[in-house]
Amino acid sequence: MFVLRGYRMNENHLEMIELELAILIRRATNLSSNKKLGSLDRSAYLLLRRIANKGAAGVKLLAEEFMLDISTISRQAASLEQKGFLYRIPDPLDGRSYKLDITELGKSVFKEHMEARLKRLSEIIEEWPDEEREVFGKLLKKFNESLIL
Amino acid sequence: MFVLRGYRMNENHLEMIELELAILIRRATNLSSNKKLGSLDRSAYLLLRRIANKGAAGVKLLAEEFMLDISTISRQAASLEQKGFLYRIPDPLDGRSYKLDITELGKSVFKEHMEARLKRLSEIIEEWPDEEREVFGKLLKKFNESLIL
DNA sequence: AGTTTATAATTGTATTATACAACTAAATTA
DNA sequence: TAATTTAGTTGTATAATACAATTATAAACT
Repeated sequence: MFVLRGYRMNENHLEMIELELAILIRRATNLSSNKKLGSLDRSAYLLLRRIANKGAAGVKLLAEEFMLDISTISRQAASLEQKGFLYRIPDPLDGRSYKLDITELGKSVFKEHMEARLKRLSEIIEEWPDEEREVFGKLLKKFNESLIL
Repeated sequence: MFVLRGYRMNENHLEMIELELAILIRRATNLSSNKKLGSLDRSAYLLLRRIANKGAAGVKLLAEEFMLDISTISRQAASLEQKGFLYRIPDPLDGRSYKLDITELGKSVFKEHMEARLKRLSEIIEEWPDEEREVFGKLLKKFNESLIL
């Protein structure tokens, strides 16, 4: 048992989670950052998804949300803009500022990419009972929400 | 619904898993690869753990297990050797070959690092009911095992 | 109003993890 | 014994990132 803050936590489960997270993350970084399904690398995909789902945003906000440096987002956005997947909307009240929104081309490339990802994922978990998929999704979400702190 | 190979899969759960995995992976790569708790970066930690848990191994085997290029492991190992965390055991039957094993110093650094990781993780999930932790660990494991294919 | 300070974004530079290719030395095979 | 294969290293290139310097604009303060 691993005693912490008065809680007794089953050390096996703790270590299991730690190990499996590490494995997952190693694999995922080595797969998805290199093997770009289609034309999108992981950062590009995440950026497009953010904008497709939650609407136009400036690089500063995006950098905060992604916990990346502004310069990093600036370059990623420039690359996606250059490819015609994003376009700039100047801020009429602030000449320094603009928002990035997704183009129709961006939407279609994003959609295709997402479908490929979902298909791959659904193949991985297709044998799982539906309840397990549901619980897995919810626990991942809960874990991520706890991580925010 | 997302129909695939004759299965009807609840699209919400599929998309939830996809989204939460992406978030988790983005955060994890940006946190753990940079913020090295103590003196170990993520690759070094994983390498030490592999050897601490499963014993000495050569770079070729390690590269296969980690799905990395041999040259990458060779450099990571050289760095850990230089720091005194790993040492070489020459293969008496093959002059080209050797195995990497962990030193006492390596063990102690690894142990300290792992404890810090476990502590951080246990803080994240300390409020979770024990059953959820158990299920989360098992589903992560199952997911990783499915990924092997 | 004019000067200073703060802000949004870009660009320059360095670092790091990685892959691939070229290479070295040793073992195996023909 | 020569040719080939294998284990590992080293050279080189790439990509994602952070940090620092810079530019242009806006806001705040005399």
